[in-house]
Amino acid sequence: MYAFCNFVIPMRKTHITIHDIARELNVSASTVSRALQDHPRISEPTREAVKRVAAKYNYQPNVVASSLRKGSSKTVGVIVPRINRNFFSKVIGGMEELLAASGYHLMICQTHEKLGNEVSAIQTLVNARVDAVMLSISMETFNYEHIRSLPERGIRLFFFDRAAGDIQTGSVVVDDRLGAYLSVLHLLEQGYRKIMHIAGADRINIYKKRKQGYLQAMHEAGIEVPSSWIMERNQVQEGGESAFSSSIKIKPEAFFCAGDFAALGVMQAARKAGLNVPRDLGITGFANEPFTAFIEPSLTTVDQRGAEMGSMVAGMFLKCEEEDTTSDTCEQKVLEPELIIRDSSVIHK
Amino acid sequence: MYAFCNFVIPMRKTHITIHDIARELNVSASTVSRALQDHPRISEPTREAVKRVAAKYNYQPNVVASSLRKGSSKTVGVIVPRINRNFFSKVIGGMEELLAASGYHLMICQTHEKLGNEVSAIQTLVNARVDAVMLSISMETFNYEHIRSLPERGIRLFFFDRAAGDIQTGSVVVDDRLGAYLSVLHLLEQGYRKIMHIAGADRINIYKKRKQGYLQAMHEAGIEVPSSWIMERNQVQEGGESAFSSSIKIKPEAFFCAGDFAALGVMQAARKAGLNVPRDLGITGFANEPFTAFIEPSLTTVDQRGAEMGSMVAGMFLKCEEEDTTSDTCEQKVLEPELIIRDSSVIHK
DNA sequence: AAACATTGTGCAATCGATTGTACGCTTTTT
DNA sequence: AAAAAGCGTACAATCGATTGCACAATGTTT
Repeated sequence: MYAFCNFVIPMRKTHITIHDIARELNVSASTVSRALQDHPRISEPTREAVKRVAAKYNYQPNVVASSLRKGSSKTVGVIVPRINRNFFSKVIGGMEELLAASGYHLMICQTHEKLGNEVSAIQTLVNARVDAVMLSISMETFNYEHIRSLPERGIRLFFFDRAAGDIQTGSVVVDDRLGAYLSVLHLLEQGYRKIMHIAGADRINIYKKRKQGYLQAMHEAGIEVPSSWIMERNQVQEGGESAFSSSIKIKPEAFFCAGDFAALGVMQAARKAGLNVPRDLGITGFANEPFTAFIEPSLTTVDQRGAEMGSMVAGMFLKCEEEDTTSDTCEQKVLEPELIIRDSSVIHK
Repeated sequence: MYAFCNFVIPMRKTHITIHDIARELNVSASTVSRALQDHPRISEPTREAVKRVAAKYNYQPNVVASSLRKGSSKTVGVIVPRINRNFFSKVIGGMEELLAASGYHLMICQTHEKLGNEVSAIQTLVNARVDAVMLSISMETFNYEHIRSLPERGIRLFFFDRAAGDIQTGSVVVDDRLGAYLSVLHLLEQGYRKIMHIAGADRINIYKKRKQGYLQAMHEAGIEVPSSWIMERNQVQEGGESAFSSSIKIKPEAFFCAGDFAALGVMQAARKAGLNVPRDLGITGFANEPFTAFIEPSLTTVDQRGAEMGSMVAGMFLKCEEEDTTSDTCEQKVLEPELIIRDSSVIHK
């Protein structure tokens, strides 16, 4: 057994612990622990000696042990539909910036819009004893039992962008209705009247809100919207293409799309059909995906201010930590989206 | 103090532990632990009783405690320059798929190409006692001390896409030289001769390889490449624009760009200058960012097979875990990139 | 000078799960 | 029938850091 150990030790070199430091200085481990935390009852010489030895061996505290004892892991779980959506990676960036500065790290999970993945991600994060979960619910999520289990277990919960309506907790969302309203208002100002809407699934709150904004703007402009002007499609390229082709006989003047990818689909289908965008057809999207700036013509869209959203959610959490309050006392904030006007909707005279 | 506790207890409801289960069944905690792990020495009735009670209370093992005892956290750290680059999010997706199936979770850190962030990310992951670190080094990383500390502490290390050349460990990279070679070969086949290269910083390995591939293809075609044909630029839009404008008097026939964003810059500048792409100027990029398929004309580029890369790295790690070997015994795999031919480089006759 | 306050440190319990060893009981072997 | 083997469970130590309490040594008050 000893001989075997000789092979194992060099490969799994053990980390330095406070006990190693304590032994070297002939003090107790508790003194080392306190010295490293600048506890006032530790004398200046001892504190310095401890820190010197710790630095010498590049001591790294074992956060696993510390988490276990303190019941806090200094880790925050983030659950997003997918990280490669520009908006979500912006949000994560915003969170990371604030949280890293306060010594927290992020554990990021993707649901790919599947409820099953969301449930298991929450389980994972509970097991890891994260201090909080930042969640943007998946499109399949209509049952909230798994989400409710978080506050029940003392884990703070915050929603961003997509909230589960009836759970009372801190959240930051963007005013989707307003974003849609501004976008459609802009199309109206450009002279487009027969504006159709490629909507997302109505059971998804954000899409419902976008539709409401569309209807409000049209209503205020005194335009009656027949139900055929609203087409529910998956917010992907094919959705836009299919919507365009089934709308041809209505001869729409513009499209307000609930997502950038659908808008892209419309644009490509329209150009293939020989239409000039924006002259023959105005198009606006939603989300400000990076490609919207690069395509020809560039796409008017709505920015959801992901980075700010991320840092606001992180800020809420840090405030809770500081004041030792639960997340259900936090506010529900609503950010104003920003309309980015580009070429796909502006008629040059 | 007691009164205060009354307020605190309902908010921080304690998690169920094996001791709670043990008490309810009048067995010891070790029996519960073994029963849950299907240890053969636990009798069938006991095992079932334990599992029933565990399910009743929705018991979730505390992985923090388990990690501390077992010295393994079932967590893998991933360090990437930025998660919103399509390639990296694909890699992460590929890793996640395999690792989640084996019960591992991911801790994702971004360096934003800064060495300082890389150092602190590694520190974070060491503290969290991750079982392995998957690393794609930042552009600023030329000192590898912080990276070497990982295997020294018994943490497995794997590189993907960008490896630190002199560290012996498992890695999966794409053959950048070959990708560049194929891309330039394709331009040559299309009849372009005066092909310029917008290179990345030469001290970055991937960019150096891409330049080598370019030179090899040109050389084999018998074309002498004056140094003015190679322009080193940041691989962003502005880099491409600036390269284009300073190349005008050379009258290039095509550009092979080391990145998609630089290619985009070239394309936009060229069109602004009244050139037709691909007729007057062929353009190819590198990375297969999603926007490359949407722009007009669509951009020929090289796909780095991120998802496969991610799952290969994850597979290497799982194999190490299974066989209990260190990561320095693993192979250095090289993936063949795929040339995606689109409109920006194909001259229709 | 006795009583008290302050300072610096160590002891030991704790967080929750894991695991080597021991022990009592039953079954099998000789 | 005695010895050996197998089974099922409990005990206690362990992972590393934290923290309430105890206690000795020193300083301050009356």
